[in-house]
Amino acid sequence: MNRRSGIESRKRILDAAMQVFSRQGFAKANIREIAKVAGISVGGLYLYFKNKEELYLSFIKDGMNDMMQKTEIIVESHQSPTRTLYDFLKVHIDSAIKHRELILVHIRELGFTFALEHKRQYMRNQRKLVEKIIDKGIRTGEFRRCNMKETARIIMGTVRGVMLSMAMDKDVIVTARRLTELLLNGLLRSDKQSVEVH
Amino acid sequence: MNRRSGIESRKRILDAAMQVFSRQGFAKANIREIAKVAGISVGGLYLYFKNKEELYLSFIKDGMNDMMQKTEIIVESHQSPTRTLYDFLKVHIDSAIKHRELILVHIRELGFTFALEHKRQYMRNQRKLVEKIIDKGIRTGEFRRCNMKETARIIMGTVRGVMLSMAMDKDVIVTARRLTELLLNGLLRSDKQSVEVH
Amino acid sequence: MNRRSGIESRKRILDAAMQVFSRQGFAKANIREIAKVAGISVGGLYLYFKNKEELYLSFIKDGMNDMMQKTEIIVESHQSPTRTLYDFLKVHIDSAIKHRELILVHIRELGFTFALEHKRQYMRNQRKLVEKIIDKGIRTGEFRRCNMKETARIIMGTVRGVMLSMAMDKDVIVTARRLTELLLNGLLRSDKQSVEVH
Amino acid sequence: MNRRSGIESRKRILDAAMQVFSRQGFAKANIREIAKVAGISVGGLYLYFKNKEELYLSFIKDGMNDMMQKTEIIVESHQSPTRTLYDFLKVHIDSAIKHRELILVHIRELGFTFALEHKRQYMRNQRKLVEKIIDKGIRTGEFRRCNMKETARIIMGTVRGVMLSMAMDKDVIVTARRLTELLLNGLLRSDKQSVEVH
DNA sequence: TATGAATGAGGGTTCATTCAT
DNA sequence: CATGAATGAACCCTCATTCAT
Repeated sequence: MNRRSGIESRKRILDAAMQVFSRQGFAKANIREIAKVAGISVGGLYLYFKNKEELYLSFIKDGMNDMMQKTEIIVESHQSPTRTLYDFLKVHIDSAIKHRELILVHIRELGFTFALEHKRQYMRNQRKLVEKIIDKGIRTGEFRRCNMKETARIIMGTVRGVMLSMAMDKDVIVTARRLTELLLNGLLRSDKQSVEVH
Repeated sequence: MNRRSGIESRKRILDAAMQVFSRQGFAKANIREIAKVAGISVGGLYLYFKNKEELYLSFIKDGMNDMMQKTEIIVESHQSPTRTLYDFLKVHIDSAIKHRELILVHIRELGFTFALEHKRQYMRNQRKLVEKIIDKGIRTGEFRRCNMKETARIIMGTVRGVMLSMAMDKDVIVTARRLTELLLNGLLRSDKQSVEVH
Repeated sequence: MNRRSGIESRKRILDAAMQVFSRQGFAKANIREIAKVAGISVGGLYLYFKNKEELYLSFIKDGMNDMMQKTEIIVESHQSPTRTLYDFLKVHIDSAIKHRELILVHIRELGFTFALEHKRQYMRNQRKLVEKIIDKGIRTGEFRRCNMKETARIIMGTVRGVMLSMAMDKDVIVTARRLTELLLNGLLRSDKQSVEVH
Repeated sequence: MNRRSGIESRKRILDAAMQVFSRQGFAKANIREIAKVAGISVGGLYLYFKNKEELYLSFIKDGMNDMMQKTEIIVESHQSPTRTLYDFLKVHIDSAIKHRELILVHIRELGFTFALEHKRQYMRNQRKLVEKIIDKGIRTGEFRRCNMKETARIIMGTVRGVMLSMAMDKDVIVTARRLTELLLNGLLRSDKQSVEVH
């Protein structure tokens, strides 16, 4: 009954969807419930999103685009590789805290066929950003030489795993600082380093 | 009416379940399909598992127990902390390659209420094993001092994230060696290390 | 998508339910059939009743409440005990003729766990009404002295049994008049009465 | 495994069936459970009864035949009509106490298509016996004149209703004596009798 | 724009019955 | 005679989607 602008309704639906999807996962999430949480009728919801999939994709993409933008700005900024890495990690950690629910949805619906390629593309792009950071670090002499591609993969894996742990368990908090320090310094005492595993 | 031993039928069902659950997730997975893949009738499946949840839990728990056993043996072996860490990481990496599907299910259904506590317990236990490794490393003087708890969390996050990346995308392969090296040596050149992030 | 008012749909479903439940009993009755008879879809039915049990209870309770109301009015009216008894019996006989199906359901599902207490309560209340009638009859001197409680039980048993016979077999018709006469006068010739069974 | 005579197995199954059918009704009763209670395998049960219906009918018929025999003997005995009526009622009351469960099954499955005709026939036969009693009573001058057919119906209704009440609620006990007295003497004081309802 | 009653395919689960052993 | 694993139709119920209002 309440007349609202289309934009506002859309936003309310997306918010509701995030809430419900993250609590229940895609398959168990219920359009009726999303509509109720959004304070709109079922039919009304379908005016804004043509189906459940589209609704799901909408905010998944929103989240990924937002993150892409933020991280690109960081990597393109002209700061030391060390600092850039820290900022890169921090933006992820912060997002894990702020958007716990979104993270959970992302991960729960990994195999979601129609979003899978989107997500892989996103991961590939993020990895490339990390490679850029490492590349610069090596070129400026700050970082040791290493297999850039694989290292970037490991770092992205770490980011994803840490975000996941934090999203899963509210009590788990990892600071960007500590994460950066581990990735920069490693576990070994410096006088013992460069020992290769045999 | 195909006669098979009970044990064999059970195993076939578990295999089928893993396949289907990992492809579709718990909610979307379909008992009829699992039965068909297992080459058994729907009713036959219910002879071995009293419902979908139990079927799901059966192999989730199996996987976790198996991993717990393997990792405990590694940590209890009397090897250098460095070597122990490598072995610990390797057993996870290997499992990610060998049991891609299982990993996917594990992670996709993180929020699964009735298995949640089991999974948290499992993660806690694994983290404790990592703490043990770090503790020993610090005491033997091989590792630098650090916040054991948080470092263990980060390492477990890394493990989880890397496994996830590998499970999601067949082309992503991270070697245990490279992973260990990064965690031990860090990114920085040794003469630049111990720089704290400010 | 046939548009009907909610009230009408509800009523149609209740009618259909009565028909099907009385023909098949609760357990064998089939929701799909009820829906079809009601001229509504299965899902539509569940818009009005949250499950089979609730649907069943709905009209069972309706019927009992209706009868309670009618009989209470009769017993509270200030008529002679003889007349009151007649009216009380008549309302039951009439209902057995008018609502054969309902009676059948009532009686067939006697042991129905979740309605059992309701039904017992109903029977207890009806019995109390009969006791009231007898009590008044004895006090006014119209009725002979007797064990009120047990006599009330027998009368209620008679009512139930007669209703049941009529519901089961259309050809069986018992008039309220004859029933009352038997209960008032007994079988014996009056000059032979008060013979106790030894 | 236990070798038993076929007769004994049959009996055990019938006993188990009575137990389970009376607790659950025909539709909800479970062949597996009946077999378990009988201490026989599912397949074994099917050696004795070709299906669920036949098993159900078997003991229903047994019960009815038994009752027919007993009541016929009573009616054919050369006792006073009053005494015969008392004996007739008593055998029913006793059976209601002894075979509560059987009574419940009888009634719950009233509409059971393939047993319905059997049951009607049984009721008709019982009614005829009552008519015989009344007829003799009138001829000997003990009973007042009345519509024999309808009175017999009412009496059978009473019997059924009282049995039903007792089967439903263990605490309800009606004695054959009181029941007979009411049916013989009625409620009215003898000096007020033969008042017709107008 | 907005509503919410209605649809119906499809899901998890049960269970009478069969039959190889 | 006896077993019990296996079958598969049929059950209750859910929910994404539609559409008359």
